[in-house]
Amino acid sequence: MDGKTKNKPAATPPPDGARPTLKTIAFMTGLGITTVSRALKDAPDIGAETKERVRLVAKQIGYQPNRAGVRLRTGKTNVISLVLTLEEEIMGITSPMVVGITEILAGTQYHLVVTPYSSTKDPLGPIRYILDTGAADGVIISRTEPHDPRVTLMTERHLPFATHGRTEMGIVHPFHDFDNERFAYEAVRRLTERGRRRLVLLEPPPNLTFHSHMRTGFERALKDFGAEAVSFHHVNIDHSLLAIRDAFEQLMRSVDAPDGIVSGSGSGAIALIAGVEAAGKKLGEDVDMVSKVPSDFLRWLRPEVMTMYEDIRVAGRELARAVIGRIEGKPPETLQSLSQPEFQRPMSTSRKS
Amino acid sequence: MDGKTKNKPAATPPPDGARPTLKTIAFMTGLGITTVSRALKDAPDIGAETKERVRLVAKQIGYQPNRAGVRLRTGKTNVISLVLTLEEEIMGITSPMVVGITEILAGTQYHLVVTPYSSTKDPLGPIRYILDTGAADGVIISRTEPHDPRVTLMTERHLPFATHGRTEMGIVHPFHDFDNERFAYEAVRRLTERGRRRLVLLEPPPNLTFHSHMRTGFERALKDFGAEAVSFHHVNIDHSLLAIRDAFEQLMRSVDAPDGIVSGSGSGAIALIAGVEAAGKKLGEDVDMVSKVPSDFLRWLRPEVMTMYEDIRVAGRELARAVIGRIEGKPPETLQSLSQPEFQRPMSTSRKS
DNA sequence: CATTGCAACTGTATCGTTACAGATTTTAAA
DNA sequence: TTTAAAATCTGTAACGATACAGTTGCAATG
Repeated sequence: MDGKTKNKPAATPPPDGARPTLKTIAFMTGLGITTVSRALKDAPDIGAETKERVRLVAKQIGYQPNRAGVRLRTGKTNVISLVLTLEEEIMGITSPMVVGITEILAGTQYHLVVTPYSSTKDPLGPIRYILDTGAADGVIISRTEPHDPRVTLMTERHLPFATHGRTEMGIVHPFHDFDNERFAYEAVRRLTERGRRRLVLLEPPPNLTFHSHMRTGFERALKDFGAEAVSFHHVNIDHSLLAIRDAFEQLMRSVDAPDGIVSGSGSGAIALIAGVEAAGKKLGEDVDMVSKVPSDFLRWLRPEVMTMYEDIRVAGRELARAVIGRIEGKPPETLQSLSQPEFQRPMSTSRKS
Repeated sequence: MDGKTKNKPAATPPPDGARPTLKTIAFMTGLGITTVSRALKDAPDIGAETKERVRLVAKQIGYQPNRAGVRLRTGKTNVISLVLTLEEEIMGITSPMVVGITEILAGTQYHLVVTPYSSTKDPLGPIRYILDTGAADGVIISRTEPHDPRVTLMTERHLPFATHGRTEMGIVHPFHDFDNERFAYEAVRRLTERGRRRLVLLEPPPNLTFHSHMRTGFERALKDFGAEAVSFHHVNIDHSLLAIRDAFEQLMRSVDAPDGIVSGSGSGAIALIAGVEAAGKKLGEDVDMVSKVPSDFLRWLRPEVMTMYEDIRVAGRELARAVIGRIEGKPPETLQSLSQPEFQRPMSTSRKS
């Protein structure tokens, strides 16, 4: 019993250059591991001074809880999963979305994990995986459908989530959406203001919720502003640019040729422009166009197109805030947001000298 | 001693609807937990038939190892971290990169975590975080510099990584790069073939490695093909499109106006085009242009620009393969790849009816 | 003085996995 | 038959954190 008295079996000296753990702090403060844990959580049964001391030491040595330990014990992963189609829009909606999300997560303990799936196969796949393995505390999905089985499943299983786009199932859940109805409505307004009367809409694929939003806005505006629709349903913004161009060229060559275009996507707009030109018509003269865009490109390269900017980065931020809010137990109806389209001023040509 | 004989204290009946663990399999097979663990790892001290049996059961009940358990015990995270600047190129290089990486990771146990940082601040920040917390098994970085402190640090600390772009420090490490020297060289060739002689280069920022690659190729080609450089160093592809346009408009108005342009980035090209037009000149007549592009847009909207496609998605795949290779201990010199630029055929105008 | 109540702190068990050091059985060698 | 050597299998401890059920000391109560 020389030096081997062990009053406190709890705390062994810290290994050395290793990463600090609760044990390290316990050793340094002379407290028990449990006490340290509770102190850092600001538990009510720990003395104020003790808490202060623990916090100080923790900060000094740069303690950061081991994620694996927490996750194993509590099931909390501190992970938000962004579920994406591998085939997501060419004109990367993904980039700014990821940036927006990480901007918000940077201030939290959450990490962003990107979980892809092949949309042609099973959209429920990644959701099931997350549910089965407890891979994330919250999920963000896009390409939302009116009756989206992913939403049903996550709701049933109480997995917090937020959707980019709305649903129509009577389930109240967090979402962020762009007001596509308003976009289409305002787009038609602009076109009719320019005297255009025969309008065409390049719409989203019919399975996505915002398809009907956009159509509704379009049709309401046609009525309100006295214009007529030119049918163009056989292609949508999910089709290849080539398919869109060819279809549109054909339309522009026909007797039914429209004089105004509303494009539901920036990349679609590019194909439409090519179609117009392939048919020998001229944008801004024979036909005007309004497009929703996720970036500035069209504005730079085709200033004659009227654009409305959809800020995907903001969407990413809103969605991140929404999932986290849901994880923290906030009621879903307080975690819904709709962003309003804003017309961009046409690119000004330089005016120097 | 009625029914309470406990020969095998190891395996308790599985909880119920809970996720299967090694314990579940142990119970079902009547084996010890250790045996099951080793059987699934194909350890040499487990009987062939036993292994088969365990594997069968595991598959049947859909066993998937608990990541937190593995991580806590072994330190293996099964995470690849993609370290990105929040300010990453507007024309999202990020999207296709993420897609490419996930394509490869989908066939593995690895998850992709996106770790952002503010490039204006500390680029080492995220690397330190990963090292300190053991947040990932491997890292992918971009915006590589000739003397990149991140590469030094990760090499010293034996953290597997791959870089998008090369370094010049004598450290052999995995990388994927686009052959920017060749790009610039071939670009100049095309321009001189069209009789252009006064060429300008919109270059990458000088701190990035591919800046010198591109310059080298540019200058070598000038000599080989007998053309001359028009100086344009005060802006680069990291500057805002507005800054580039204004600077270039000024150049185009001056007596030094070039007749050929090599653009190191697709978005830069857009600003250059605007500059040309703002100066009242015409692309394809007064001046020709070759640009590196990450997508089809320019080709669609400005077919008069000659483009070379840099496939970022492929880069993502290569980088993912490279980090994993490194994690598996493959020698770094076998994990380096360079992709060659290929001229794209100009967009064909439709030819129907 | 015994009892109770409260504040402050702590040990044990556990999450799922694997490293390690046995234990048991079978086979082969002597 | 005895013993050594394989071949298989297994329990314990540990990774770091937290839930839970205490323990301790002290002041207030009766």
